[in-house]
Amino acid sequence: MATLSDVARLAGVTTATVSNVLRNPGKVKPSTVEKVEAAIASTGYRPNLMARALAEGKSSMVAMVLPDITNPFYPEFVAVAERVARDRNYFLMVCNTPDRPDIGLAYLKQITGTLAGGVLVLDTGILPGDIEQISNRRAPIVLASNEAIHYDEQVPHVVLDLHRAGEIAGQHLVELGHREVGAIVGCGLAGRQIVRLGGFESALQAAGLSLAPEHVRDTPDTVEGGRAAAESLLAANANITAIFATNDLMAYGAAQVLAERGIAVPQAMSLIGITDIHLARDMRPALTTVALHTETMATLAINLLLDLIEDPGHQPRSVKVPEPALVVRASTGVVAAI
Amino acid sequence: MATLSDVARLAGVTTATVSNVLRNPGKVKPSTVEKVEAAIASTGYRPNLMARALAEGKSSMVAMVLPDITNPFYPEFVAVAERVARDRNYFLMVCNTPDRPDIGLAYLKQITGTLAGGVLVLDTGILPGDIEQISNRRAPIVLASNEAIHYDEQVPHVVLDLHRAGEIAGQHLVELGHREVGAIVGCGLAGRQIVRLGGFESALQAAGLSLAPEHVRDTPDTVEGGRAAAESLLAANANITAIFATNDLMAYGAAQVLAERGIAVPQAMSLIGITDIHLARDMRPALTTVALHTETMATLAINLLLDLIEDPGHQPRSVKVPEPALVVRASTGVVAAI
DNA sequence: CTGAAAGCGCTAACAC
DNA sequence: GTGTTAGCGCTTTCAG
Repeated sequence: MATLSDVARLAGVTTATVSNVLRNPGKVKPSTVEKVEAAIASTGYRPNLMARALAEGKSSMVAMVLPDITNPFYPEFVAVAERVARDRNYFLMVCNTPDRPDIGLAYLKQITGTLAGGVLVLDTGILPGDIEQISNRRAPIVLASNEAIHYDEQVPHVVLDLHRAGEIAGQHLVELGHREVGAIVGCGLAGRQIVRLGGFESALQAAGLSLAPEHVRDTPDTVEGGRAAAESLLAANANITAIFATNDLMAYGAAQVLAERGIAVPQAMSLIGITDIHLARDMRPALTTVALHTETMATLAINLLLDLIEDPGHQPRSVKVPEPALVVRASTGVVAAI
Repeated sequence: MATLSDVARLAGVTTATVSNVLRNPGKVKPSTVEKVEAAIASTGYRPNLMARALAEGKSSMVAMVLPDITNPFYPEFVAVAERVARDRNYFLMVCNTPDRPDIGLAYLKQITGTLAGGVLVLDTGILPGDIEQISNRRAPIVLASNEAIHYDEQVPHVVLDLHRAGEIAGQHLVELGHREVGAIVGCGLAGRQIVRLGGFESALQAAGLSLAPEHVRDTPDTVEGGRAAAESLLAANANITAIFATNDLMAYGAAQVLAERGIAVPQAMSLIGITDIHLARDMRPALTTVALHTETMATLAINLLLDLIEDPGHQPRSVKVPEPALVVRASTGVVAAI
């Protein structure tokens, strides 16, 4: 592949000049610009981004590490993050860390500041302690959506009120008159989605209700997990009138079980999730859920990361996602008259 | 961040020695290995992968460009490609090229050989002509799943018999006794999924049937697209007994329309897709489909790319995915007696 | 306005 | 075994 000096030689100038026409046009006389551009065209020259990054001391690439790209939440996040990053002239590389936090950590150690100028870490079960050790001024790490972890203000992160999300779901069911409800709690790499459940329970308690332990199921954060949990819930509790899942994917699995058993949604059973992935809108009956504002979150997160890259002293070091919002669709209804 | 020479200074050796303990252990005396390792540990040194790539003349990163990460086929592909790449000590960066082939091409031009040692291109509507111009010996490009394009043997690619996939779907419906069927044809970046449709039609023809133009709908390759097409099909053709969609995502959309209208699947209407994404297995009724062997395809594709990177002369330059296979689930059945 | 020269962090001969 | 040296391809002062 043609290099800068190939181009320079062909144009009869030095590499410094070629570099200038590429990066500081205007500093070079139009006539030589022409010559250089001709040389570039004829050689098919493309700058070596690694060499540039080395010389400049900064990379045009940012990375994102996430636990499971087949969980639709992440692709939706990635799609917008990529667009925002591209608008700001960065490449986005996404790293999937199937199941194991140690892989995520290994990735992080290898690429932070060496391949990527910054990294956005989602839900990978990596602890702030490890993060701080790896991060450094010019290669920041931003954490997002990692609910089980308590951040201090040092580590840059995106604040998302997952407790409130659970609470909103709970309030909605309470308002519809539900008294006996089941809960499906996801357990992924990020740990048990306990904060969401906590919010949900607090809404019930505020209404003088409570969530019995036998109405709760822990399960993997997948469609299959949701299905298994719903089956177990149904088998053990004949009297529940609503099911809350800590995310939409599991709610989707639960919906299938209900459909298979001929349990009408929402007439005989209400169903509510959290997140508002595309699938929630697409499924039938469409899923009532609590929107986490994925697009906004992704935009804020990636912008924070890029701000931090471009200005290590950037303040504030954390950013807040708007409060979760109830999206009422077809899967919830008033509890049937007894 | 600590550099090689920081470590060397601290250990009282030169950078060459440090480099050796990192890459050619055994060439260095155990006692100095210890000193160096102590220095590495105390500085928290991590090699700069860009500098290494520059010096070695090759990158440990490969890229994958794809048109729509929110289409679940791609995440499923990515997940396995990433794992295989990691096993071979490469990082995988994925680039999403939302809708526009020009973005895909721009990505490709920028990263091929400069950030990524090789690129896997899926369905992005980029033409082999452009590819050849960009590719070069040390940074190969592998094309996969780009059905509308005719490859010559020069450009490395993955061969997938999409015509056969359509044919298998058609044969299945024919065998079940369907005579009047509708077809939903996806139109994404890769162009109209015409090859699949062609296979489907040839199966009908072999049975003495034909697919009337008014039974065919072109639509975007999404859930929403599938839904719109199904509605249109149903509105215009009261007598069809089966619907074929050129991929599962659209079949999923069609299934929702059928459910909403109370059209029983498969009793009143059979439904078949192509690909076998997870959703096909997860939806209810579970979708009969023609498996494209995504995992195998991804494995073959990424391995071909890495082989080509490690040996530019590697033969063969293309690789064949096993024939598509019918997966019978719950969405197809014998045509109802009249 | 353009050239010369140093250096980003690392690897890889090749000496010693 | 370990050090010396020369680059990888680019950017960036600083002279001219």
